[in-house]
Amino acid sequence: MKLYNSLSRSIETFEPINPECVTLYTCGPTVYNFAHIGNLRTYIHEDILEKSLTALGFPVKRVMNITDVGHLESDADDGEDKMLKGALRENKTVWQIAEQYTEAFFEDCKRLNIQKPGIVAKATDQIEDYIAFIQTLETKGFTYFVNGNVYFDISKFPEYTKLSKMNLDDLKIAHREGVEQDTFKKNPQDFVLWFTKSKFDNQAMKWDSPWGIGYPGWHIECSVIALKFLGEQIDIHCGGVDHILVHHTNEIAQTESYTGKSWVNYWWHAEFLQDNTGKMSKSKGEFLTVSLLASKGYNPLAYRYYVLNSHYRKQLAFSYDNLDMAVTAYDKLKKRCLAYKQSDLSPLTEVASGYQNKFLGALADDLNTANAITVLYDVLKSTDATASDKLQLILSFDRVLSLDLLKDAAVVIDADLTEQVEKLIAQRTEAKSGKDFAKADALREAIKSLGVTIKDTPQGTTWSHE
RNA sequence: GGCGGCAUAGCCAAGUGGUAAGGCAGAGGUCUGCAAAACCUCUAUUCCCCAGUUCAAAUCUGGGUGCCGCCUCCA
Repeated sequence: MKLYNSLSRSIETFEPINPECVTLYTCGPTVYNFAHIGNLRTYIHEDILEKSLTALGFPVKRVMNITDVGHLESDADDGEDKMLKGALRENKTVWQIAEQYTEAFFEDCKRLNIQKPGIVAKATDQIEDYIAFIQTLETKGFTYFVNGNVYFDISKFPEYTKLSKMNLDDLKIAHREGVEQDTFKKNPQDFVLWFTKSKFDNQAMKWDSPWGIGYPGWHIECSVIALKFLGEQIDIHCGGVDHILVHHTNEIAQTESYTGKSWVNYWWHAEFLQDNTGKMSKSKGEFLTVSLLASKGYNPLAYRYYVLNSHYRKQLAFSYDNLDMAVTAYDKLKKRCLAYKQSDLSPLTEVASGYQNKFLGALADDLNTANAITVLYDVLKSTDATASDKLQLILSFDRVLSLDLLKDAAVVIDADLTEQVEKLIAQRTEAKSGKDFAKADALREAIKSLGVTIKDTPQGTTWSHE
């Protein structure tokens, strides 16, 4: 298995700490709104990572956090707490908002066939652990307290830039519009571990702590949850590319200061989905959710197919034209797979294991899903693989791809429609035998308007509902 | 200003030293009253531009150009 490691900026052979149990930490969503399909792109690829590891013989223990505690800033808001903002918008409590959107997130995942991580941990369930963690850092001398907040002092951690490889002097401070510089910090990159004094007095979630009533800083949750469930050293940590410079950099600083050990062996980062305005976000352009796509008649799995046709480390452009192409390709692919559904099973031939190895090889090559899909096309086109081989290979490939390649569309057709269609087909057949083709064509149009496609075969006319 | 990424056919997209995968769209064919579906065949002398290294470059090096992302909590 080869994986790109952001830490070394190169592709490395994956060597787990314990091959019997690969530890995988994946940054989860902030649950103040629906996830858009750009967010979900990362989760689709993380799902592929987990399933590929499993397919390659590395059992995985995976943890994901749910950020359900106050986060300042957003794509384009003006510095309000995101959770609170969501709550005010919908006239609910922050707790209700968190619960509602956590549920929505996993519902979206389900529709995209993204497997739920073995361990899902809510940020607000670990408050005691954060406090203990910060106290240890405090004892070890990595923190300072000023103006009501506990800060991490990055000058105490010399390897601070080892992931981002940035020169701190060159960073622009408060570069983004609406961000103010915190003048209490010793170093511009110091970050808060515990807030008791926020610039927002209406922060809704608060807990008691040795430093006063307040709430945890953001980076703390991933460090603590990873430590708690996966131990002091882990194999892979995933997230979006945007997290390299700040979030993951800070996680490393606090975690390694806490344990005194090197923490993550492989840093894995997914690139962004772009729309015509640039990076997809919740605040500009169309807010594209799985539900929105579904309401327009798009199968969520066609989007998954679209995503898997490109590489996780490359930006991907979204457009409806591209999605339409993916839909056509996906439907055709699925139809070709379904043709083998009823095949009798017999032991795999040697040819089949060749395809199997090629498929796994593509995934082992830094998750080259586009090439993995190409192997599937090769299988379907193959003249030397048997129908039994093909069926088994499709089943096997789909355990990783998760495109429901052999699942029939569950179309509910009511009896009235059936009767109506059968009647029209009978009339058309009669018209055809009477060589009244004009009438036959008119009848076909009528049938089409019911959302039904017909097909003339030597055995008669068959039909299917869209 | 700093850092990182990307540029391959009409479109999407693999390929990172050995002579351009795959998909969508398009063309032709088999089949068909016509369609649809299915299957078969075809569709980039060339990989943003210019130099260089090499027997050999889309792939390596240097220099341009263009696009995108990040720089205090967005996947």
